[in-house]
Amino acid sequence: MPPLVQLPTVPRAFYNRDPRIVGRELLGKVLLRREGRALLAGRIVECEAYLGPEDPAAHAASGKTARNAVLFGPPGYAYVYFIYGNHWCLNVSCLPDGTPGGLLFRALEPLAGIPRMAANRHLEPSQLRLIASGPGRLSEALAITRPRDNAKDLTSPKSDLRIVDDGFRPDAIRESPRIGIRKAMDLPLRYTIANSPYISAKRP
DNA sequence: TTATAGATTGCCT
DNA sequence: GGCAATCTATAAT
Repeated sequence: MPPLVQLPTVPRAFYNRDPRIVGRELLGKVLLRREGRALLAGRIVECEAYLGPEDPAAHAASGKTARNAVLFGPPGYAYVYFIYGNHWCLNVSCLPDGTPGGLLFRALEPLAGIPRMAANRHLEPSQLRLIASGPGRLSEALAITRPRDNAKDLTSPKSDLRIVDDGFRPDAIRESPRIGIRKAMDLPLRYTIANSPYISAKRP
């Protein structure tokens, strides 16, 4: 297996599709972060699709604003927002320019840079499943913020935040209702790798 | 201009 | 299981 940094970056065309397709196929891919000379990485084990006007739970549902503009732009870009006065959440835009949609990254299986990620989370490196099992935790582990990362191109091999494919394919994928929303709670748009111990704790 | 809900987390009982 | 923390976007006055 070549080093993580030499793996192929997932191309823009991958994201130029319905988030419900992209979400399923994103499971197992590797999110890479360069922090100075350090390399941080984790395998995507949980994500959620957010659609357009037909999805009342989506930020894009109420129209384009300065905050959510990335969701309306071309596919493959980072949409980062702040929630509950405490946490940053990372999404990737999907569908062509002008059509809103995206995926929320909810949990990673830590792969590389574990001591650094644990330090970012004020944890011991042994507390593996607390490092990135939740959207706020994931962002804190990778030091993701809106000022630093919003609108960043996740498909550029030179980007300090990107997604690569190491060939791993999950044995089984689970679809379930999305977490933490008050609207459209019945839609099964949450995707997890079945039996992964690294998904966020609420509900299997 | 003020109010409130929110794609969460961690600490309390 | 309950709830405070703490900021922002948007809705309501």
